[in-house]
Amino acid sequence: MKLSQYYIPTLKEAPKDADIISAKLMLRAGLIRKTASGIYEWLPLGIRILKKVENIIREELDAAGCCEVWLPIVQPQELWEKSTRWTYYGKELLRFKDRKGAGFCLAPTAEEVMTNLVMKDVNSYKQLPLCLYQFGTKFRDEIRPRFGVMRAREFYMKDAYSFCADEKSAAQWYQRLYDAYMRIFTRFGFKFKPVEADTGNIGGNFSHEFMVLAQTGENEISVCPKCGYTANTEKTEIEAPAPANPKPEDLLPAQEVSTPNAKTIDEVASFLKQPAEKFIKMLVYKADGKAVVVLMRGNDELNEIKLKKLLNASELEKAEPDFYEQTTGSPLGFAGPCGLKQRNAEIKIYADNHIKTIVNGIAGANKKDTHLKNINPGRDFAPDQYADLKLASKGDRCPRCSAEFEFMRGIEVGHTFKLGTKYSLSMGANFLDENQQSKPMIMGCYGIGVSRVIAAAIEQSHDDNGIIWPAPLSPFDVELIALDTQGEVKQKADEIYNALRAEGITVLYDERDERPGVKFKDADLIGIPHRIVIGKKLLPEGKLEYKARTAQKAEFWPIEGIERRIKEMLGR
RNA sequence: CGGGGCGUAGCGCAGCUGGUAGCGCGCACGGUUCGGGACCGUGAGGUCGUGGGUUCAAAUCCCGCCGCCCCGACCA
Repeated sequence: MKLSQYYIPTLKEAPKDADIISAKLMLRAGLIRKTASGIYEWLPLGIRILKKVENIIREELDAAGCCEVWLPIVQPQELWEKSTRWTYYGKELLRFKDRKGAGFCLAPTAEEVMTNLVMKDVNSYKQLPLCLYQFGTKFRDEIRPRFGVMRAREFYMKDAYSFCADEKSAAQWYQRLYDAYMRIFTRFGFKFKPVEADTGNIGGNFSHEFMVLAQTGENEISVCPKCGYTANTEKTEIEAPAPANPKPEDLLPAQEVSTPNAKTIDEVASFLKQPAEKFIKMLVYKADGKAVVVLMRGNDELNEIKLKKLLNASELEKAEPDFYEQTTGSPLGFAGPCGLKQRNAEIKIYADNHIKTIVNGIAGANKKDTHLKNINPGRDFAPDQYADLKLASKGDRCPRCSAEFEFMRGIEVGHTFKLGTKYSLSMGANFLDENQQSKPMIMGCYGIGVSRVIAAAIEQSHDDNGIIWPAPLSPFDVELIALDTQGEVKQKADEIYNALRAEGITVLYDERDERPGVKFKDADLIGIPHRIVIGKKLLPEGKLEYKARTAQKAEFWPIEGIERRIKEMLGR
């Protein structure tokens, strides 16, 4: 491709709303432009990379036995009501009406439509298993889009769905897609880790996220260095700590202390000069409309996902001040577990396992400006249930082998789910087995954020001058720069351009009437891994300059046979 | 949705103690240059986000709205 005829508007400066390095570089290198918050235009160079990513995914999925389809992005309300997600998906689902007043949404994912498609044509176990996938635009009306295409509202995704007749086959297909994902992300040249994850809005009972390791990742990952258990920190299980087990004579009598205007743990802790881990923090939640009280150690954070799971609640939200005061009978900031059951017999109290480590702790006294000290679990209050409710953090240990967790950050580029029969039951996707029994199909679903893959690749591979594409994702194999726009240099460069292309090598040929510096800067910014320069310094010797994007210095290569040498280097 | 910040040329920004707009980059033309974002000259390009108010006069002061960004809440 001749650069003078191509559309790659590069920028010297990134727009100020670009918030992370990949977004800045994608804008500057002319891959994308921003249309609106979380919505982007993709330019020719961006599309080329998108296609590279798409093709690698397609090759691996086809090899794994999946079939490509193409589903609508505008989806009828009716189908979403069948699966009940019209009610439960929330505000991220962009809904609208057509001219006749019929309800539709923009697809944030496609379980409903895909299940509906398959159930129309599949009636027999003989037609299963089946795994269909598509590439397509998804829309999720995110509260706060950010990080360029990383968390966009409109994005490009590959989504695959497996349909099986029994658990064994479903597990095999899950593994098959998992393996395909491992190959795909390896081919992208990523440093990544599959981690156990929460199933969120999609549902189901088991899932893995594929995380590209990067400082700027939105997700925290917990890794057990000993047994290899790896999970998204928001779902990481942790070992219960040893309970304190104090002698009876160590337990001091409970005592009220005045703590004027000190509401938060930090305020009370510094007022009483006591460490935060001696405090019993009381949180009030509304689980499907019912009040629930959670006790956490003062310095620990509640993992709401764990709570939601423990309660088997479909909706969980933190109580508003009014509801909090009504439930606890205490002013905001001074509620504590002591006597709570006497005041509100209905209320269920859940406590994190770490509460058991507290001896002579401090809790709210349910009176304004007052706390209680020397509070002990068992003696002064009794939770209905102890459980693992803490968000994993430094110092926590692996539940499998007791080793201390390590933490790192990652970008979620893929997610696999074992859905079970969640959608087949609600939508009625049944088949007849060999015993004439009607059974629900067992499903799995598997996503890869194609546009996010590109941002992740850049986060993982760039330098001060620009992007450094992993070869498999590079928009072109080679960048060729002619330093003159006419004469021998230009003529030779044209010849090399044609020779390379004749060998099936894709070339971005910079023959613009620009100064050398401009071409070099743009080449570094765009980040094609191999660069060839033809100039009048080396031409008389029959040589050209070769430089790998990652190399410090250039090499001088003979022009003769350059196309074969490049081809060899590319491993073709 | 809560807290904070910002909307002035394609991009980055100045002007904001009121007097109808400027800088750098980019763009066009001419010339000199030509191996790491050249230089000189000449130009084109702006209803100063938007609606209202105050005033002889508003980019500038006041109010509403919209948009964008950050922190939080939320989230595949």
